[in-house]
Amino acid sequence: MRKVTSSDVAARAGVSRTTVSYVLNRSERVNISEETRQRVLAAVDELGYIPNAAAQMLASQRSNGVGLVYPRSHPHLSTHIFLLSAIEGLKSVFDRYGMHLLLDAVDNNSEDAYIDLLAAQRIDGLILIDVPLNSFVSQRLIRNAFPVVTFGYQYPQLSSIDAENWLGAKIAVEHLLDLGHRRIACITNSPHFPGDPNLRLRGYHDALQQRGVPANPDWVVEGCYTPESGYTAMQTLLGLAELPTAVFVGSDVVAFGAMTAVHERGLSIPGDIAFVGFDDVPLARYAVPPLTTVRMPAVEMGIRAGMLLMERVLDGAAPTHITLPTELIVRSSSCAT
Amino acid sequence: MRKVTSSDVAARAGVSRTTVSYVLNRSERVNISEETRQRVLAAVDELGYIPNAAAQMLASQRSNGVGLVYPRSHPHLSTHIFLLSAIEGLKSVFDRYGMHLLLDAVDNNSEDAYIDLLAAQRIDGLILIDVPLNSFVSQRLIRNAFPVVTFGYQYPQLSSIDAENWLGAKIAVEHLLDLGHRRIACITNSPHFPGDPNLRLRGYHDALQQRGVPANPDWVVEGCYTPESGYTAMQTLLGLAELPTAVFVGSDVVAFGAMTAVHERGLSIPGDIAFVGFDDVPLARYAVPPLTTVRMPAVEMGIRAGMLLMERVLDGAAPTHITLPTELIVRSSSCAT
DNA sequence: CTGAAAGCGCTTACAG
DNA sequence: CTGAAAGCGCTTACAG
Repeated sequence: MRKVTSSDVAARAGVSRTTVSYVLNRSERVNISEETRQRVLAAVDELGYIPNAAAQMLASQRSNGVGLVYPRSHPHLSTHIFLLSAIEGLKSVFDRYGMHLLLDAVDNNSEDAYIDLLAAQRIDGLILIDVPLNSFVSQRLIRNAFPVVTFGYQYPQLSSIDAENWLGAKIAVEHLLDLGHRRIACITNSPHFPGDPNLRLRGYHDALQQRGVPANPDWVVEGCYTPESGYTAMQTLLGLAELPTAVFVGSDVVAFGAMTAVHERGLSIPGDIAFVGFDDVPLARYAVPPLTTVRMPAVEMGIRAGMLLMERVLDGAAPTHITLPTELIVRSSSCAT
Repeated sequence: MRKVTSSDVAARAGVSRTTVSYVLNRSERVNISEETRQRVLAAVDELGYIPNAAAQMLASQRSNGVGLVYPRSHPHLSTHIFLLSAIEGLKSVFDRYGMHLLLDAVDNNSEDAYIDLLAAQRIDGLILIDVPLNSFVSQRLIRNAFPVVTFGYQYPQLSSIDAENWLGAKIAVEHLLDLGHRRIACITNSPHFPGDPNLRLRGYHDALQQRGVPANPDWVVEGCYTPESGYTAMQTLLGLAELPTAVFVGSDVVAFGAMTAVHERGLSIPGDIAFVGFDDVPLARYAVPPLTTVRMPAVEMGIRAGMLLMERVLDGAAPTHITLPTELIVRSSSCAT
């Protein structure tokens, strides 16, 4: 049960290990006679030779690994659904290049353990999904010209990918305005913290402002990723003297909780209160009633992010920011059909 | 920006690289004077030394990597929610041992590409979530005594983890029987295929049989992972001359679709038709009405699977099967409260 | 308790 | 077009 090495292949093909390596790795740069090539390939096949990853990494100074970092802490369900779709896109690109994905969850307040992956040279690139970077770490990444693509946050000299959160939210709220609503509340997806751009909330405000509809601070309530938080936030809104007639919720998952609060109160959706969510999670159209929402192009974002990273790993391309369009999906939670 | 190596540490601490390696790796086996230890540790710290992973892998013949394989193909939403919870559990174990998780999605009909990870010695162990193993691959894994833990399928000489699917389903259906239902339908989570034990469906049948309630073949309809499939399956049931008064659905996600079909038909839940799902996905209690279901202990399964794998990697422990309990969560889709 | 040296299995200038 | 040889940065018997 001995492992087969490149020496075995070389012996069988009657060439040196050098030639085996050339045939396997750089068909373009070095000219190998077609006959030798075939002989080597045949030997590889017959022996079932797979190069030892560690030896390759050590000699070539490339790991063919990409670190994927995401937040561990909160029960960030929609982020997680998003995560798997993004991974699907990322993998479709990485598979073509023989890159492997290493998963690393981080706590919000952790020691950035993923940096060790980089220091150990276990990865050639980094994908950060919804994790903020402190300036110490980002400086280090920039200084080393280490390939990075971020989702959800944006940094000056690092590549990033995002969806049109601001525009998507603005269009969602304009949809409600077009339906005649003037008392429109907002439940955010996440609590506000310094440095958080919260583009969805800004889209909400800007839509109201552009249409000259006065904003009511009481009608903006914080959610925190979970349906539970949406339920609580909606109860706050339902306790107000003047009820909103529509609610824009920063994520579908939070909207599920908010809608439950409305049902329990005996009010009807969209008759008494209309709803628009954000994300288009797979269950959104099976909410009661089906939830109008803004679709995030998660798989596409993964694909583009993967390409961005590979261009940087392979060709040293410059850092680039890409923003992908979102799309309003109208269902019956905003207007009876 | 030169990488710091163990030579640098050795020089700084005034010892050999051997000693550096001993201090870092086998505190128990070799006795190093406390003073030397401290000197080495200080040098490591001051230099920010992180051992090169490739060199370590090559020299030690251990990769500290674990492959996590899951099915790519179908839009297996509840599997995916399950997947992330399982990963949470797995990582909590692997983090303690410095093991890294490599993600690999496979197509149902693919070439088992993950086997190359093993051949390249990039991983020391394998976790298979809901992917069946053909006998060629399983024989190879067994022959090499390669550490493997499977979820969802079980093989003679490989470790596996599972939940009480049969018992959970049986208890769910007994819950409906206890409520007085006799016309109980079942929508499965997945289409039947050869070799699929489908324990949830068996639990359904066995509950009926033990209570002497006749089974009606028309009342068993196949779902296929998605809410869409549940919607379609429910429409089939609603087209029958004699309607069931309760439905046991093999997964919550499928149940969401089925419940939507019932609402559209203008029937009430649980008044006209009661529902019980399976999985307890995070949105289950925000279904309308909140969905009675059977909870899968996903995180716990991940933890136990991780421990099973590590015992095998580290101590060569024998293959073991573990089954974890499920729990009925009663909400109002089965009985008005 | 500590060090010199071989070896892990590749890649890649450098010669020829 | 092909090969001999150095080197990647660790670990680990083996001596002492």
